[in-house]
Amino acid sequence: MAFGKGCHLHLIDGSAFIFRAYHALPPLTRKSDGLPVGAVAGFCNMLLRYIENNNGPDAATHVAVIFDFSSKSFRNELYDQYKAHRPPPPEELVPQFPLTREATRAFGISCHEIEGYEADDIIATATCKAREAGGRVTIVSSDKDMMQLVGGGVEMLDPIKNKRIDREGVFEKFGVYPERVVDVQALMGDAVDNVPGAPGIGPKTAAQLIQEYGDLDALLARAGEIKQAKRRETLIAFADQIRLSRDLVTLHCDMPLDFDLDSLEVRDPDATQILDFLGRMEFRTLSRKVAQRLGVEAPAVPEDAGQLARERPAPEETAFPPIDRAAYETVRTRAQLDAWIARIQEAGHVAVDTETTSLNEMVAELAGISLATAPNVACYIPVGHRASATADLFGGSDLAPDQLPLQEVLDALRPVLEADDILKIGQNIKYDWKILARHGIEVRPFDDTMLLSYALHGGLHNHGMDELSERYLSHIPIPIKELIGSGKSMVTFDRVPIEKATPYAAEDADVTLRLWLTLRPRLHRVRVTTVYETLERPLVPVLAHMEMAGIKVDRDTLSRMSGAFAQKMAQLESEVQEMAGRPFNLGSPKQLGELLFDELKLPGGVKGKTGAYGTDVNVLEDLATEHPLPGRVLDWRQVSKLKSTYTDALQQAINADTGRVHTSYSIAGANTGRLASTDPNLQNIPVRTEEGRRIREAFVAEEGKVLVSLDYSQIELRLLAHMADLPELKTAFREGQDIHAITASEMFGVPLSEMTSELRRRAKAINFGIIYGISGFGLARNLRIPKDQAQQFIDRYFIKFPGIKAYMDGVIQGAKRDGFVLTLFGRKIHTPEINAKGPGAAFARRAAINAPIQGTAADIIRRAMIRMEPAIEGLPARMLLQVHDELLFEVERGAEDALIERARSVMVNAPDPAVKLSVPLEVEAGTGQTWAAAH
DNA sequence: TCAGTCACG
DNA sequence: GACGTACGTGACTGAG
Repeated sequence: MAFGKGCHLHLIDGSAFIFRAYHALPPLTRKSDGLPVGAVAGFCNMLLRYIENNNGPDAATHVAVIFDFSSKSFRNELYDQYKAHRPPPPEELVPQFPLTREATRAFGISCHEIEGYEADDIIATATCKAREAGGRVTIVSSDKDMMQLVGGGVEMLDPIKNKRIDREGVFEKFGVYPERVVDVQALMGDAVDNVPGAPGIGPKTAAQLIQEYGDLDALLARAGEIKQAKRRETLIAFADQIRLSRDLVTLHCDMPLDFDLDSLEVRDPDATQILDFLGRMEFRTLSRKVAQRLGVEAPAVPEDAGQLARERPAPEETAFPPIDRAAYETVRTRAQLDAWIARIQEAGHVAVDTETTSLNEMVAELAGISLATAPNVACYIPVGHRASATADLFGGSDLAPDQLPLQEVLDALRPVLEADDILKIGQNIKYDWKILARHGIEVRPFDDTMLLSYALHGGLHNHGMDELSERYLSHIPIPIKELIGSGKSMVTFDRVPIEKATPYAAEDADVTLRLWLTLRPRLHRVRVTTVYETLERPLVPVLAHMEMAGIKVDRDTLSRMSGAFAQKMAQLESEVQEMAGRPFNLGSPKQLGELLFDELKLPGGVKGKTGAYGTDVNVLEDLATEHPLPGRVLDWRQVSKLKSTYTDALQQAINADTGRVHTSYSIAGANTGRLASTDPNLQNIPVRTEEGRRIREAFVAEEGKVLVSLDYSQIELRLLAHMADLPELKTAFREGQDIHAITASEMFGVPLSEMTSELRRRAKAINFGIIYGISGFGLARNLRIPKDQAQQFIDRYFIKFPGIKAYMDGVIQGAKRDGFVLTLFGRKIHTPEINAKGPGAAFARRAAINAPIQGTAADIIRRAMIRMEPAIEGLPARMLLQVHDELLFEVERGAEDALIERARSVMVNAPDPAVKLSVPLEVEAGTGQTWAAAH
């Protein structure tokens, strides 16, 4: 059919589809050869959805998908900086470009691209032709550059919101009608495409100016009449740049097209063709979907390469049989055990999971061990299950019958668990490593599925087994609650009947093995192998050693402090209640808020989203000028915190056997690569207040030993200076100057000799603020100064240190483009919320700015820790704790200087040879009998 | 189990 | 131009 009146042409912006598909979906690869196909899968889904929705009054009679030929176009000849900041497409995406063309054709839709032109120009030209021929046009795209084409039968369709945009829609967006859109765009510029525009003029001002003056030429001609001085000068000074910007954003309607509209007529999809393509891509789910829609039988696609449910971004390389718990074996005889050992030696790898009586590895007793060598090939070896479900009158009970003796099992498994040529696979293997280490077995070599996931998907989701199983295997393992219960009635695993324990425990090993089969092949494709191999895996034994070493904590010191705190609390409590005129619970923010703001009618009560008054330290400090009560409450809170969280809880945490406190570090807990310390958290022992710091006096060295603390000085600021390229700060660090004073001097133009502590304090707050993704509001609150003044400081900082702005923009741009940011060592930190709408995006932006800095610092100390053990070998010293930028050691008295020398060298040189920093790292050292003295 | 608070880097 | 605001953690408490 010839295109003309009554026809309706749909032009789909194919490149936008591809990028959206790429970013919206998790990485996906073709099972048979590892070809990345995630974007292709997403693209096909979008095409399918488009076809399904293509009916009703706006249905197409003609349709084409238009692609960009390459990133270079004639616009680069107009302006060599056009799209200059745009990085090359991600490597995984490149091979998918031709596949999306193939997909389009398979779906029976024409596709076109022309060298030297952007898709936008082809769409513009086709649109003009269609309009001239008297037909309608729908441009399927959310690109605002295309809005200039709307009108006269041309509309846009935003495929994300499924919303049509007409002339009024354009006016809503730009404040002008389509014919003036280029004028507005010329003024506002476009950071993404690097269209310069007019500096300092944004969308609102641009629209207002064009509305007022009619069009851009009139505006530029009459620029001298503008009242605002700055605006007037900008428009005069940058007139040429603005005209150039208009040329850049104006789409061309006169391109030579190598196709005519008639050829774009909608065709019925050819099932064979589509299914053939989807089959080659190994998209099983999509094939099924298409077959169903077209009413043909679904072809047999061997592997599911594209489970596309967003909630369950699925097992693309997993053609695993469903979990079959009935297939699991309970190993009760020596013959069975030997058969498993043979099977493991045959396979060369085995997933291992230990079941114990406690989450605390230092006290946990082994109940059993499960193994898996292949999907559904798994067993459970009970070794410590009890005969009765509950303890008998004497507090114990006998072992259940038909279990191999613990020691026999361990002796039989030891050669396997320590064999160089058998890979042991665990989920959070540090746990099992420690359990087995307590029985004299050193597990190696090993892989850890939790750490694989952390290296691959840090920031996207958590890395616990249940979550990984659901996400990557579409399988929900048996919840532990079903076996041991919860709360008061919870029992230990050794009380679980073996018949119930086997399916649970063997399933854990099975799932772990399947996760390994799924995740391990992705490492190198996503280029995080080095991260996993140098920053994650080697840390496991290092942390295990530290955790098992523990740190000596003096119970008497804590106990005495607890008593003193209790007295003080009681005194403060009666004081406060006297002031209040009635008793109330000081620990209840709700009661306190009501007292302060409803009863005492103090000013400034602000209710949060739950309807409760805020009563945090900032609020109470402000109120302290009005009334004596809030200050006393703050005192009470401080003491209460110290007592409950530290002096009391720490005593509970002292291990009865070792007399020491053994924390547990989570390697994959923090998004940035930092460790987290739990049970108890030894990374937040007080230090900032005099009173709190005394808690550290309870952390002591053994008799004849001392504690040594080494900490990186200003590591994050140093990294900022390096990464954002701030010459003044780099020099200051090289010369060992006072960094905050230098900052203040640069910012406020005050010579160092005249520096005041107030200016320095402000500069310091700004320096930290920068690392956190500063905002005027945040700085204002921190410094307790007006917001506009805080904003002025920030502006001045940006002007004085232009590298900062460039760094931040670069990070944000990268995060938006890739969905992740990188540390200097290649750790990926995903930022899934970065393109979100609403306040979530602001959060994500600040997190994205902070992540490379905090993450690089975390990587550096990880490298130092991994190298520390060999470096201090031979010294009577061991590493006990890590507190983000500090390492705490225990060393025999007399050897502390040797330790400091070696440890400092390791820490200072930790980035070598992977990264060469342009600032030196410095490490401060201290020694003492207690942590308070050493720090 | 959640929200509020506060300890650390 | 509005909206909520420093980044990253874990533990304890009250309250539902």
